[in-house]
Amino acid sequence: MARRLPLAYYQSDDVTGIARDLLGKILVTRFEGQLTAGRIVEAEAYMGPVDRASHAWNNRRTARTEVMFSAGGVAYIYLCYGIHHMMNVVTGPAGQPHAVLIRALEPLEGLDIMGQRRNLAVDHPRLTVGPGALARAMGLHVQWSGTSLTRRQSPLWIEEASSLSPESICAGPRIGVDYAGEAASWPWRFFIRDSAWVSARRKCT
DNA sequence: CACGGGATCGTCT
DNA sequence: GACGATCCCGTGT
Repeated sequence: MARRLPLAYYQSDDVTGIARDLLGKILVTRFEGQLTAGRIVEAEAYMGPVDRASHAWNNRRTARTEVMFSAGGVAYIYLCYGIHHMMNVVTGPAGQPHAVLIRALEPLEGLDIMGQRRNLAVDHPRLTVGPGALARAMGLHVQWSGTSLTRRQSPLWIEEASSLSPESICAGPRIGVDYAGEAASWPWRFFIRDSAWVSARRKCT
């Protein structure tokens, strides 16, 4: 098993840099002894205070978004459309509510478990594609919002992996944030150009 | 492949 | 009481 990303990794100010750098890293969960893992192939940065697409826009604090204001290195998981659980990585120092939404994985381990959770065949091409889909496949649920990604006993974490070449990474506008005005066009969605496991528009911009 | 609609509920107005 | 950082299935081309 590879080394876990250290706490300092998450506490950088540079949320777009982290979103880009998380590509290729391995997201792992072990809930009730069931190990599942996938390679991050698509992620979006949400820059808290200045980003109208962010739940923490203008430093808005609510019970739900409070974990976004924690120091980086914890999960922010929320329920979307009453159905889908969205997995985010909180980044930055305490008080700075930046986060990275994990949008797609390439499944690596525990595919049988993922298939059961998704009620799909193990070799389904969309087993872990899309934020709601991957959260379900990995067993992620709002009950785990606020959980550390770095504590030794944590059931979810991210493992180190070699960096990708800049040419293999694409950037473009984020998905589903049309309500966010000017922020909707900011190119803060990052994905691996050649991955078959990317969720939406594949064109590089 | 593109589009449209239904599912479903916590959160904030 | 309205509305999502979505998904899946159906229809039509």
